[in-house]
Amino acid sequence: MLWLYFRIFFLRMNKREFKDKVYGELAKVSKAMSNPHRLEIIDLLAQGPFTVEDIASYTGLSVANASQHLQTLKSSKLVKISRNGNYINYSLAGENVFNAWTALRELGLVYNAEVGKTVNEFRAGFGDMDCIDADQLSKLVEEDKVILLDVRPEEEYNRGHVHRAISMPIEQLGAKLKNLSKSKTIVAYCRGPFCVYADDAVALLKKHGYKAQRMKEGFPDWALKGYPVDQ
Amino acid sequence: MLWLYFRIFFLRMNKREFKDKVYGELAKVSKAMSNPHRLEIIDLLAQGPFTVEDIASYTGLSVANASQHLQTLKSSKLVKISRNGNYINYSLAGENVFNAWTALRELGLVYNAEVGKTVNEFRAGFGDMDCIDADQLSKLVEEDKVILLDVRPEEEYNRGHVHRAISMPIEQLGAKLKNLSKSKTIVAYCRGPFCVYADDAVALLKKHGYKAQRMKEGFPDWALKGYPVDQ
DNA sequence: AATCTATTCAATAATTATATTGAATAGATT
DNA sequence: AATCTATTCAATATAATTATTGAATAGATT
Repeated sequence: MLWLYFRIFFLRMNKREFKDKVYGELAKVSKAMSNPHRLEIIDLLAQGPFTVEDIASYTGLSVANASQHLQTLKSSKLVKISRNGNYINYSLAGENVFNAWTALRELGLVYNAEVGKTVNEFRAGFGDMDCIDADQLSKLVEEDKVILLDVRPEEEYNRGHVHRAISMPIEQLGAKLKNLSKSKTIVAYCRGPFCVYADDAVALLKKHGYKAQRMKEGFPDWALKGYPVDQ
Repeated sequence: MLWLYFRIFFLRMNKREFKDKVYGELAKVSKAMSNPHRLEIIDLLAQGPFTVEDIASYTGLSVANASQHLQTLKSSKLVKISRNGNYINYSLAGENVFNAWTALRELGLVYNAEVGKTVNEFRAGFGDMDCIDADQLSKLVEEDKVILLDVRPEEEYNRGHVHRAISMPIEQLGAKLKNLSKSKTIVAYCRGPFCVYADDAVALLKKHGYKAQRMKEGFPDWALKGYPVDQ
């Protein structure tokens, strides 16, 4: 025991100790992300701050369980909190968290056959679901060739949205449908590639005779790529 | 049980099932990375293929244990194998693996105080260790203002190295030192920010009166950034 | 065909992660 | 000051991860 303190205080760190420490700390960060529910929470928080209650309800977790997962994320510095009245708002600790999540997501989509297969199967359940990626869409937006719908809750739209997009929360789309012109293709986007709001929107639009597509990615991906954002 | 099969085969996947599956698969990928030894292995394999034996010896693991970790990485499609005589060579499954590792590394370095602190403390043990990052270095290389030393094993240099760099494996540096001019600053680089070859090189060079720095990142980071590469 | 050897497997014990439950807490609101 | 409530904590049982050991295997080499 004394010897340990001696090493720590008086000897310089040796190479193996250094590597064990560094890779060990990074593994802790990775471990904090290595849970389905926590990944879903990170993906949600990419939209902005949410309360524990909202997070629990969106992810289908009990409040206590959501809270515990949030504690795990917080102690790894992946999320931060701010209080608002009785509520505590959780949000991502910074841009690097979303970057790491995106890198993991792409890794899964490219090398893990299950992920791609699951997404395709799910989309197939909606009939022929046309997707357009952010890069292609950015050109169409520039040329004003599409109507863009942000089908996330209005609060998220207000925090920032794709240039020229209209706020059309999915639960209002049915009622407001008649105001939409059929002259242009409609592109809906939402929180991310695993968010189903845009799928629901496209299905509804197609049912009413519109030409509709969804953006493959979500708003945070669009913003990260540096494409024009309003608000 | 029968009901389960019914759901799987005849009903389309519901939203919760879809999300559970997607985030679950991605969490598996993340879990495969969430171990200190496996992160070190990924970091090593970013240089190219290595045998189980070499990986075990470099990381200080038993062969059986290294093999098990490699199986974990392989079954998550993070690494692939190719046979060479009696040996099996492991290498990264593709560029996205390195991207994800880099994103995690940056995440740790920025938000986890322990990681940065450990690196700084370790470097401090070498005296005043000057670091230069790839972006700054790229300009100096372009203007031919530095002597660049690749202090990794020669085999790795041969697979690809920074434009204009000289191969100078760390264990040969002492003997070949006298051939190096003192007219320019010497910059050493190695496998990555947690590799100590470049630190050893800089320490040795400074001891002999050279002006020396290490590149903060490693060769794979240089290449990923699109800076000039030879071979 | 027999041998050799790098790698993998299987079994084990010890450690760590997880969801659930119900109680505790902190800090607004009244 | 008392009450209220969103959030956290603590305890628990179950499940998953890990390093070690020694045996098994696959596929080169002889």
